[in-house]
Amino acid sequence: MSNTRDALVESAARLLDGGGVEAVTLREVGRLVGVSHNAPYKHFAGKEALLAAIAARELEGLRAAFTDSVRRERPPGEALRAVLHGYIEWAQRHPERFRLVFKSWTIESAELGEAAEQAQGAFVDVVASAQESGDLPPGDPERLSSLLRALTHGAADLALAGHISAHGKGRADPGDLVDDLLGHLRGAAAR
Amino acid sequence: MSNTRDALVESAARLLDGGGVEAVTLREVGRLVGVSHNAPYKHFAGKEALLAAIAARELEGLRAAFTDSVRRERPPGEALRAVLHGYIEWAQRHPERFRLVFKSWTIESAELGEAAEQAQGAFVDVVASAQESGDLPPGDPERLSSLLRALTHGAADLALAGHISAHGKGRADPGDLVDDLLGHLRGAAAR
DNA sequence: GGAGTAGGTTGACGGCATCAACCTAGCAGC
DNA sequence: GCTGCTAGGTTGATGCCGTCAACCTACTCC
Repeated sequence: MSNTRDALVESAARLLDGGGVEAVTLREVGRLVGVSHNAPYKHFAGKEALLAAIAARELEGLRAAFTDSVRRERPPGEALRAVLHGYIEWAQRHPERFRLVFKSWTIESAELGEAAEQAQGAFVDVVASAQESGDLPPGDPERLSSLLRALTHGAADLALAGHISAHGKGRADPGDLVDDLLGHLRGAAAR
Repeated sequence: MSNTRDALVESAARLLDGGGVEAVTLREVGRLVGVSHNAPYKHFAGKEALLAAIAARELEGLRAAFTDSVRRERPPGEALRAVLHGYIEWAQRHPERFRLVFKSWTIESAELGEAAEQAQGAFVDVVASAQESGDLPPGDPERLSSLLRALTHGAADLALAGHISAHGKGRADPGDLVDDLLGHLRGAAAR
């Protein structure tokens, strides 16, 4: 069993949290795991492949959270709201992982693409449930999912970049924006 | 006049477009301008300061576009839509500049902060106009601006990352999502 | 006319990703 | 039981990068 591989990913993720992508150096990752500076190449094609493995792990975590929320029996509208707020919380707790997941990749990682698709699908299920319960307006669930994902993602990203909540007055938390949109959509659903 | 500084920024921006942040190397930037590998340090504290200058320039361009749209006399609702679609077009034409502007900076650039604030303010004016004309619901214009910015930004970012429009079916352009939100908001304004 | 400075130079230094060559234990097939 | 392959590891280049230090030079200001 290649337990070293998992250890490398884990160490790299910790380094990422600590100091951003440029702090993740293959040499330091190897050092933390207790192997040589070239050992990572036995498990990953290069630095970016290691980063992709971290990103895939994060996406799998998101998918699990989405799936769980649908399984639970609370009102679907509430579950959707919890999922979106959870997404924002994740972005704020692990900004570097968040940024990593949505970076532009120059390599093609099957593992990463698969993970993204799974997470996306799980989220569509959450949205579809909320539509059935009347918390969201009808229409193509994928399209509506994209709208909700885009807003939540954008709010989280702008908040991280400091391009939101500048002045204390019209100050809007990413979570507030999510609730604003949900409110508008609920209004449209009730009409 | 320090024309070299502008030339450095210009060359760096071109390198950025060509190959991402890691392709922007101070040595290569100097080479393109025809100066030594250390000349950039006479104009910028380091690599990140040079990148910040590019970002500030882009933000200034956005601000100008926003301001122009308010000055023009077409219907404010239409002007708002044009501004948002223009933002998406910018992101897709210059993905690396877009990413750069919203990256997490480890330095504090007064120039960059100022540019961000100006652009933000100009956008709020666009939104306020649309509110007055009844194209958007009433309420704190800054809060509504944040909502619109977050959605547009998120849609552009997800599209760049390839996390949107995966399947051909529920496929949604970033622009479509913007129009979806505007439609919902117009509906709320008319109510 | 002399000092100071803005802007430029060359030449280190250490760190990084990556490549190449080599080593070694375990397992597979015979 | 031997042989050969391979997964996973090692050390040692190589070339590029950001940054620092020291030096140079023309122009400006008093």
